[in-house]
Parts: sequence; C-alpha cells; structure tokens
Amino acid sequence: MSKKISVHALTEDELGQIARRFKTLGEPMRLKILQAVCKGPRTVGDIVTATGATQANVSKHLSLLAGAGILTRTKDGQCVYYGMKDQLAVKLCTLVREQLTD
Amino acid sequence: MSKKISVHALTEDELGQIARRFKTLGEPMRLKILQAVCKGPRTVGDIVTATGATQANVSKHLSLLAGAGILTRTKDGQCVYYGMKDQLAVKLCTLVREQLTD
DNA sequence: TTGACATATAACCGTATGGTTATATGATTA
DNA sequence: TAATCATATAACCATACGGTTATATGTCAA
Repeated sequence: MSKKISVHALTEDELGQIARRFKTLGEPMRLKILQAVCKGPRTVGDIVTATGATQANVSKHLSLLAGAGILTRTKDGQCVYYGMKDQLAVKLCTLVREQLTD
Repeated sequence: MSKKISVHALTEDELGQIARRFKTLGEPMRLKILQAVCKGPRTVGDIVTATGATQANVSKHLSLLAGAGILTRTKDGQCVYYGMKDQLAVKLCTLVREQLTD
C-alpha cells in the first residue's frame, strides 16, 4: 500500500509546499477567476468582465495561478487564453464548499 | 443528482468563506500543528515541543484554528488539549500532498 | 508605418498577518 | 497565601501581499 490516510511524516519542505498551495487558493478573487475559467479557457478580457476586477489586477492573479501550475496559458494572436490545469484545485473548492452548510 | 462537478454558481459570500478556509490552512506552522494533533488530542505544551515554535506563537495559531472550527479545545485542569475537529482539513492536506510528486 | 487593441509589468500604497517579548490569567501544590 | 506551572493575551515590528494607476510590450488592422 502506498496511500497515507492522515497527515504525517511530512517534511518541513512538503509542509511549505502544501501551505503555499492553500495560500494560493486562499483569495476570493482568485477563486472567482477559477470559477470564470473552469468551464473552459477564457481570455483575459473575458475574465476581467466576469470578475469585475481591474485588468492589471486580474493579470497579476492569472500570472500567479499559472505560475503555480493551476492554470494553463495559451497565446492566440493578441489574445491569451487561461484554462484549468489543476483539476484538484476545483475538487478542493468543491469539498470545502460542501462542508459549508451540509 | 445533487453533486456539482465544478466550481460554479458560488456567491461572493461563499467564495469568501472558501478562501478563508484555504487561507487558514495556508501556513506551514499551522499545518505542522495539525500534524502534531491529528493522531489525537495534545496539550499546548506537547504541541510547542513538537513544532519547536514559541509558546505564544503556538497559542495564537491554536486559537485561530479552533476559532475556525478546525480544532477542538478541551480544558483539563491547567492543561488545554487541542484535537482534530475538521477531518476534511486532513483530507485536503493529503490530497495536495499526493499531487506534489505523483 | 501608424494607430487601436490585448495583455503584462512597474512602482507604489495600505493593510493584514506571522513572529517576538513581556505580561496577564488561571490552576495546582506546598 | 505564596510560589509554580500552563496557557492566553497585549503590544509591537517587519514583511508579505492585494489593489491601484500608469506605462510598457506585443499584435493586429488600416
């Protein structure tokens, strides 16, 4: 067997990486972006419209999310499409969502 | 069917709550505390020893984690035991851990 | 080439937050 | 009651980080 049931035997480094992933997801605006993108790739402009945030702000968050490996980035002409790469991120959101009221 | 596959139809408020939960888990020291506690309730002193952090620092994180509903707090004499309350938190850590190298 | 459009980046600001030291609160024992 | 131990809190500092404005970079059309 290879799966561990609980959190243990995690190195300082692993703890740091896991925490970083959570921290990346720990911003409402970034979750809003994930929501705007999880149905399929969207351009920055689309996402700006969907979120109602500033273009600069959205761009910064997108860079961060892509840099973290959560989003894909595809350039097409002068448009840039961001799409979901890490499905686990979506799953995590769903899990947390479910326990909110359940 | 009632389960949603992807993140959508989330209100601003829900996004905020989900983000807050992630943010709470987004600190290495707090994950270290979860690790120290996930096998069973531990006193503050135990946790201080296990983490190697300051008593004041640990106490602050414990308050935060208990306040967020992730840990339980039980007083026994002059000792205070903190234990796992939110098993989902552990599960989330495991899921993220698994995708680190896989 | 010039201008319009789409995205990224730089510089800056205010605030949130983790860590520290010192002290307070509360419980136990002598 | 006094002293000791366990935990919590207060005050403070430094830094990280989200948001904003302005500008740079790059691509397309005229």
